[in-house]
Amino acid sequence: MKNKAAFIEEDGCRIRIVHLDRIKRARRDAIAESETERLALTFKVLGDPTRLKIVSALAGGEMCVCDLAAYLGLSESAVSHQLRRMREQSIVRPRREGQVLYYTLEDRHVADLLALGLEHVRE
Amino acid sequence: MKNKAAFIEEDGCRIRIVHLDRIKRARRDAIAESETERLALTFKVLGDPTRLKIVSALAGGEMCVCDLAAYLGLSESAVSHQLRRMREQSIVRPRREGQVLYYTLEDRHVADLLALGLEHVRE
DNA sequence: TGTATATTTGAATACATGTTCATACATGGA
DNA sequence: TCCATGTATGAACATGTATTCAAATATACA
Repeated sequence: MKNKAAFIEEDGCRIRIVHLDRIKRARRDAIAESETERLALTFKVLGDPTRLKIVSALAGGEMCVCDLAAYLGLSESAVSHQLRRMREQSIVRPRREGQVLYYTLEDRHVADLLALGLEHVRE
Repeated sequence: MKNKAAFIEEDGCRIRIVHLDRIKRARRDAIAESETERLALTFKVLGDPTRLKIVSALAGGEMCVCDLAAYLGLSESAVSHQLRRMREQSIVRPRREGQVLYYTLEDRHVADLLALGLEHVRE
């Protein structure tokens, strides 16, 4: 069977299709748009060396903002901005003790993602 | 034991430290810089809804560029640009058959990362 | 209260990224 | 060899992101 291009009409536009069955399957198995968006935000937050270092550091136990700033060699403000983004995507969670905020990884998935990603890049 | 700030000298700069032990541990367990960079690039590539849709679609089997373009409702050029970035991070791999390039996921880690990420956002 | 410390926030800047358009490359068939 | 098709690439523009600085909270302690 040759790969001959077929065509379908959609939204009033003519679209070239090679494998209609595969497109239908992809549509059937598609992840919900809202989940895709949140998933992308999650990966985007992990897609930065500084934030990965934070995740890796917190995988060893909770640390406060100024610990992280000293470890990373960044200003506390810069670290705080990164932590906010990570909080927004439920990557980290703060715990207050007096004036100090200790951060930990939000759940085990985060450390798992780091480990799995490392396996990938080490191949 | 109180959280009293200590100080260390580093690179000629005075840095405030709260938990020196935690910083030392983080340094000891740190991931190599080059691996951190590559890991960040991997997550960055996954941190886009369009590319996640491509990963999700390819998890169901190989598809050609024009299949993906039709499925996503994007130009083949746009899809090709995304596929190049995904190739560069070993997320997908092309297989040529005549004029047609079929793309598949590079390895099982990619689908695993997608599944694990989904678990995270669904909590 | 008032002051010091730890952290957050907002605004501004420089830099990175996504999409589009036009063009180039590669393959297959006439 | 010429043309058509499928895909890739480069440049340009618009948008998004990271960092810095200055200022604002929030807590502890005198």
